[in-house]
Amino acid sequence: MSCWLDVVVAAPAHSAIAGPLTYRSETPLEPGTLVRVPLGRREVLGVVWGSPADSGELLESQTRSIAGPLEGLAPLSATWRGLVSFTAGYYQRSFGEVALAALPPQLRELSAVQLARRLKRPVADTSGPRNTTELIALSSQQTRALAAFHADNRAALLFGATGSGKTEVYLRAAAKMLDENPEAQVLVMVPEINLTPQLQARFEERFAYLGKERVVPLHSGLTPAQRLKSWLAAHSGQARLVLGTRMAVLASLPHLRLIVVDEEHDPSYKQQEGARYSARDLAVYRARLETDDMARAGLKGSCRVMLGSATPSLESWQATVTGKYQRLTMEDRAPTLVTACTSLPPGEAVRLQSSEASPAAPLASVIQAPAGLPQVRGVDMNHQPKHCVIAPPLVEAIAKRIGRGEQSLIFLNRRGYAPVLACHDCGWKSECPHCSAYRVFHKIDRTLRCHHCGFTERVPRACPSCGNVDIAPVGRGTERLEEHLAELLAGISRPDGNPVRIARIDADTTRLKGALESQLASVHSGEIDVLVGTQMIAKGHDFRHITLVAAINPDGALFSSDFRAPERLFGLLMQAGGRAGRDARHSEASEMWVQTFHPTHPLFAALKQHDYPKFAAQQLEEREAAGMSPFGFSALIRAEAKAQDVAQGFLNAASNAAMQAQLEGHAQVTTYPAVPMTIQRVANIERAQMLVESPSRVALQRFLAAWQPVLFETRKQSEHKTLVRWAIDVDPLAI
DNA sequence: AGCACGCCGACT
DNA sequence: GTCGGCGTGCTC
Repeated sequence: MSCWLDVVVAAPAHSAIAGPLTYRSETPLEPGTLVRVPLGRREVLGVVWGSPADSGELLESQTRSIAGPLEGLAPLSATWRGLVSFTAGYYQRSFGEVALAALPPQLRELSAVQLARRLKRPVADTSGPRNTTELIALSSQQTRALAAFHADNRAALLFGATGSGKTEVYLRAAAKMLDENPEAQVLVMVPEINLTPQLQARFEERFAYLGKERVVPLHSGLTPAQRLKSWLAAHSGQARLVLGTRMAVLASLPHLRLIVVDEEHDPSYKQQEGARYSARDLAVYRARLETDDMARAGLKGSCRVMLGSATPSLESWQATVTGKYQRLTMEDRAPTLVTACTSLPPGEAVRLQSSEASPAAPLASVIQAPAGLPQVRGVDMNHQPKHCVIAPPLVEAIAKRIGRGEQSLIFLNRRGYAPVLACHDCGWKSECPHCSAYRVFHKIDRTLRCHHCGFTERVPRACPSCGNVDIAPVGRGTERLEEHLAELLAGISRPDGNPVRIARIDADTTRLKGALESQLASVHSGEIDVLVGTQMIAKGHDFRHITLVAAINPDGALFSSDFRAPERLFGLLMQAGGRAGRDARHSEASEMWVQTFHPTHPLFAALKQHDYPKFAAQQLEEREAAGMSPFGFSALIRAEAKAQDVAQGFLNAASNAAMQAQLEGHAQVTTYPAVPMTIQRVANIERAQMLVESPSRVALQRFLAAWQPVLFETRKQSEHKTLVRWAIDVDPLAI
């Protein structure tokens, strides 16, 4: 006897097959089962979602039979399907798109035989005795934070300065969950792939006693085979701890009991293409969903969530103000333990071993130094020589540090040599022929490169417009800053008498695999005196010998149209400052220099006092007055077409239609006129966007859901035929 | 999204 | 005379 099944497949929300498709099956299959189904002329992977409500409606001849289930794989849980449903609904995507994007791509190509082989490998119980190694004693603030976390079931925001020991808190919280329940799983998320290796080593070491392969990575940098392996380990319950990037929030984790989101403020938690979900927000939702489903199943306990940051997102901070989340504060930087043992590199912290565990440990006397925060020095660029890039006092401060054998870190958020190449005779500028942006001059290979579409050409010998040979770079990127610094510091030598060594780290110098690691190693070893780079060096890297951090030109973010820019700048500067002086011996003398034309801006006053709460209060007041997140809710709808008026016309027509139809929630929703995007044209495609706002999240949700079919109808009208595509971004990071 | 079919320009 | 451009339409 055959039955009918609703199956979701990977089709976009606007493709008319956004909902589940009905197939026939010889055997009934549980919801959550992965199946191969014929779709048009190909066979695709799908997930059984349920049974059709009214199977009589569909003609027998219109239904095709499923090709078969993926044998041996346990169905995806109701909780996981609930998470996918919520994500799809909230972010206005199809179920199938979200579900299939959350599965490892290899699963699709896997034959039944291959899958069986992968699953058959017996799970050896390799767990050993809990190694009693020698953990560093917790500081009192870490102990307090953990106690508060375990005493209160709310989502927690661990607000801890760089170096206050947040990672140890994550480790202890994870250990408690894993030890209390032999099945429990923990998910730890980090913003970037390049932060996982160090953290993975630390987690693997700490949880080695659980057995082999109990800690697995899950991020897009893995090979397809590794990713499949990790995913299967998580799905089968074999993996106890998953360490991953935003994609990991949608992993199948049948016994999830704790989710940690490290650096929760980081913008990379928001997916920027496809389903634009926020992994941090989904983590909070998932913890609640897992807890509810456990209660429903009659299970004791809950799934907890811990967000951590030194500079939290204003959304999470506000949630701790209202009491939705609990706030766990760790204000002090953990004292760095330094041994006087000469065989160790200077400044290298060692783990303090308890005398009980390893009595033979050759420990020399332990010096415990209080680690302070760097002093912030603002440089008023209005009072510096005209057109100077680096203020003379800053140059002097860097030179002094070179003389003392200390390192400096110089930030500039613009890669390349110069952002524009221009002809002073005729006014020609290095515009990209395919985008409404300038191509950046890269001196190293003498190219003009578009950072938006990648279009690259050799630098012309003379002005392409008037033939003048005197074309010159305008402005400054990291490449030129590195060159400029080399000139300014030419006469300075290191304590060993050798000339100063300057290095640069940005997306251009780290393109090759392993390049970042080797460059970071040369910084750690002390080969480099001055490091120039973009914000990529601010994240997570622990440079202990750096005693000076300088931001060359952070003013752009102060008056940006992007309302989150000040928040990001503050976070970046705090984080960068956190890089300085983590070595206890240097912390007293470490400094953070900020060059600005607006020294009286309140952001800098808060920065000087390392006072995030003060800064957050200022920003939240502004946000509340303007009805912006977290006090108001917004979505962006973007359209792409060959012509700007087509893109804008579509958005405006769809908005008018929605308001005329009085869609659900429309009374509480404001749609603004369509405008060209900041970079209006990329790769010869014109882009426009429309802001949709509401003081009510629910009203916005209902409106967007009801709008979807209206958008689809609008697209069908002849005047909008040439539209390329459109997409909705809910809770956008920037407007 | 894929992947067809389908109708107009430069090539062995 | 064919190869191939991407416009249009469909997939349970």
